[in-house]
Amino acid sequence: MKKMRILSWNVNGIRAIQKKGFIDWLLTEDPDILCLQETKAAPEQLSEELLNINGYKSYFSSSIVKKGYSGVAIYTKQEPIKVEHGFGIPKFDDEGRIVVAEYKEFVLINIYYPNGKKNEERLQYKMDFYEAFLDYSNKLVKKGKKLVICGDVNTAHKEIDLARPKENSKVSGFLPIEREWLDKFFSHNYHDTFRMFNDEPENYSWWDQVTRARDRNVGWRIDYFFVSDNFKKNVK
DNA sequence: TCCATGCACAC
DNA sequence: CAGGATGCG
DNA sequence: GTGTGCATGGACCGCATCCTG
Repeated sequence: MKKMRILSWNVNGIRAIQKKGFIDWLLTEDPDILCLQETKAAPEQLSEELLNINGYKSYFSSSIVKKGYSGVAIYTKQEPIKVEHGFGIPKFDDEGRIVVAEYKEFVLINIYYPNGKKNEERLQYKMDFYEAFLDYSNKLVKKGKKLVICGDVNTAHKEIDLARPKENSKVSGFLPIEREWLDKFFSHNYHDTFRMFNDEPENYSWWDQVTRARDRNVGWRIDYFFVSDNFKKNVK
């Protein structure tokens, strides 16, 4: 299989980053596949330039329950065999959190997992989403598919994965139940690809912008690339 | 996230 | 239609 | 009285949308 480079980015508004030079950035960075989360836009709100970037096919999934909310996208050089927009469960598909692109060599799953901070209901929704996702991915593996899963998981797994573990042990994003679900997920033979190559602390993917936490690297590692066991050997 | 505040406790 | 308020993260 | 630990509350930024005048 030829070498491919896949990137993942929670953009917090694709129209906002377009104004800050996103298209030039993508053409310079030149990945084979780019996965975006929190695009906060429906395709019909997007400009022609954003829909058709030179050399890429694009696929969007957007929320049908709330305008300007959630949303994910894939930009891909190679056209997938098939693209889907959910697990087949309306409750989880309707917020525009899922894009699945099937290629000959693997299935790419780009997900913006729910945030559980708002209230108890949303935390439960997040946990239910996790379970539905695990069901979905396990079924694909059982069918012999090789999975590459990426996105904003909204949970740090271990103490090493955030700067303030003690202070956040009762905050959604580092709750015992959320961390235990990740334990369970990995016990089904999926791998956290970053940790295949790096076991150092202070490697984060998200920082609170309210407190300018990035300046001090007070962050969390909540964005991941996972692979199923049958694809592990392909990860470089 | 960080700071201020209030409260309980130990020494 | 600019600007403030709100929802969400 | 002073130190430490824990709990609570408020300000804080950015994007997109909605409301108001």
